[in-house]
Amino acid sequence: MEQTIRKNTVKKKRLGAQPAASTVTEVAKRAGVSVSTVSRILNGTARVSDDKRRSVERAIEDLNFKPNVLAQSLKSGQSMTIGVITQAVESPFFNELLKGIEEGLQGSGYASLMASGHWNSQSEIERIRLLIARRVDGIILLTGNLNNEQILDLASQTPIVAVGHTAHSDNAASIFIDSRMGGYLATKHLISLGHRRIAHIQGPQEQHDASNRLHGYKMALEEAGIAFDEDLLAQGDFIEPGGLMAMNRLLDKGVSFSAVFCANDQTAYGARLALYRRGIRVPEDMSLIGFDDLPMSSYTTPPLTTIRQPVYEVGQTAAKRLLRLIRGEGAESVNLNVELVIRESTRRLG
Amino acid sequence: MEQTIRKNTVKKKRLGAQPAASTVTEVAKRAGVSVSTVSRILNGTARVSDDKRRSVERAIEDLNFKPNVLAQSLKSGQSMTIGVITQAVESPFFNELLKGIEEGLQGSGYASLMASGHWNSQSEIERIRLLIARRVDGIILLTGNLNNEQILDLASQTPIVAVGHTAHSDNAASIFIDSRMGGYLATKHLISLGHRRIAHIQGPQEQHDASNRLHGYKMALEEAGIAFDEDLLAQGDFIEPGGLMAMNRLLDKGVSFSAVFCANDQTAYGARLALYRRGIRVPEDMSLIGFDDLPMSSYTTPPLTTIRQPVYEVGQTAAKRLLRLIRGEGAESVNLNVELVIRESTRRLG
DNA sequence: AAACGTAATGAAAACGTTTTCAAACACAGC
DNA sequence: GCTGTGTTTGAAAACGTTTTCATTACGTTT
Repeated sequence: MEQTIRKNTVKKKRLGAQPAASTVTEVAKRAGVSVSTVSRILNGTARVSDDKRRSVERAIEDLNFKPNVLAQSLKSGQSMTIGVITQAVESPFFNELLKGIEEGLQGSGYASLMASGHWNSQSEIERIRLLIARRVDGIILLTGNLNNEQILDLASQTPIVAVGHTAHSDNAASIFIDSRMGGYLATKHLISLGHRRIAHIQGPQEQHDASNRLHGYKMALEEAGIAFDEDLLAQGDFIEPGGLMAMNRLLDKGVSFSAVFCANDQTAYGARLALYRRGIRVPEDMSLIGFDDLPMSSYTTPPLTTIRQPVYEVGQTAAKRLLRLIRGEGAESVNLNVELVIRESTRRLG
Repeated sequence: MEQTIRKNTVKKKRLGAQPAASTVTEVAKRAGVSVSTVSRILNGTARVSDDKRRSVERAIEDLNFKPNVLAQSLKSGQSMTIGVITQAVESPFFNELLKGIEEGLQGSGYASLMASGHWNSQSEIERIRLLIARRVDGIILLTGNLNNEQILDLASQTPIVAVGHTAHSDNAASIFIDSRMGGYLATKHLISLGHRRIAHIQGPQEQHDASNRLHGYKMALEEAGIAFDEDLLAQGDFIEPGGLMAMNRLLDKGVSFSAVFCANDQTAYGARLALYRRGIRVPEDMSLIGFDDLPMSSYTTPPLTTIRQPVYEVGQTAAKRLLRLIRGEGAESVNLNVELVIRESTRRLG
């Protein structure tokens, strides 16, 4: 894999190349004023005579002085940094959230420190502790396996906005998305198209979102008077390979069904491939519906019918609320609705 | 969209909930020793008698003391943070890189600050300056539109590892991927399958990767004695919508062709949809090849033949090299090779 | 001319660490 | 009992800011 290698000369003194960063003291000296005066000019925190201002400004220019944020943070107790706990950096779902957060933080002066929890509550807590140790001013928690008690406990140390949770206190706000309703809507859509034998590929059982979607699926069946059939349930893992294998298992079982509700879009992509491999056409022979409305779902063949979560907006909202929490303005928790988007992977039976 | 809202009581004193973080001074006081002793125990930097050690450890336990990283950073001049400049958080390509970086940073004690350049050299420089102002210990630059001179200039202020560039100095290393070779391999593959009329949907012209891939395409054509035909070139934008529209334009032109080399996988996804819409089958009627080998490309219908870049490994390598650069150990620049992965979207003509 | 208010400025303390330096102490050897 | 050696320890300085407090200078009022 390696083609060409150019080797650097090893440097002994690592700071050799960098021009030593200048300090407020040097600026003061060069301008012939006290450090207090420099600071006042920097922050506009008091008036200072025009001639001093000018000479200080020149000194700043000359030395290319930039205040040391670390020192400012130490003094002020604010790091101007927030922590973000994601579960899987490589997942399109989380990235859409991150994009929203970035946008929500725009122009606030805050930067974000990223860490992955990998769907593991132990590792989540560990990462959060790490972020707190770094003195982040607040944390955005993107789903995960923590329970409300744990979240509120952590929130006693730093403000938290938790996406996909319902924890709520003075120092914690949540943004909850109604997965159960989503599962219900997805299944109901299939039923309304005349399907009666509807399979479900579920997500990891320990995740709330997964069990809520399953619950919604059952609700819709029950409402339509269709008995829940254990044989039509297959276990997925929220990513493509699981969807592929689950669909294969379903097909191999020999039970008949005409539609599948997949716990998320990535699962549906996997299931789609399994069908393609067997020459089962979508939507002619089998209807397929996902959950999330990832950007890619508009571009699958055929484009995927799915349940849309306002992912981007959620990220944005989370960031905004965290800023409010940090400013001590309190924040509301909010439940967001989910919406059916009909594309071309579902079709009337018959 | 908003369903339920619970409002927080507005807090006046924002720190109300947090137990005031304890300091090394308090620990010292409680343990009846000096702060120096506490520090020594914390860092194992000198021996201290067993009884003092025990009482200090108890005090730390009692007060739940965690050293303030900000203060440590100020003292040491190391923020234990690196900056990462990505171009688009929401892109699967960049996320694969980020995943690699996260993995490469594992256990190093470094955390990463994220910022997006949005393919805009001005905004890239601005973000980098911001990161430098925050005293990051180094920066990983993921592609982008900066030229080598600009990169080397920035590298005089902080160590930089630049992915997709060739800048190299004592304080900068690059990881370069041979896009031209990739374009060549992709086109050659199509030629070897008997295709002669091969279209290309190119990426944004100002990006090196895009023009290199185009260059490789032309090289392969020339080698095979096929004249380059301007009519078979269409402009894309590295994302799906551009691929869709470009393919439509190509088709509408009425020129005939049997294969398309797309500048990246996302472009291929878009092109695929355009073909689907017109009932043109892949690969029976049209061969399609992409570039990147995104995770999704194994799951499209049909799975996409593409040029694989070792994206994840690149991220990992970038992180590792940056750590070396930071430690002043120097670092090598490296060119990585690219590889053809044949799936089911290309087929022998005839 | 004395008294006073106001505006501009600087010295010093503070944020929470780490590290240098010197002092205190213990113990052995003479 | 004195010197020397080595180990533990604490005081204080330093990192680069911001902010409090006191001082100076100046113009105004009586």
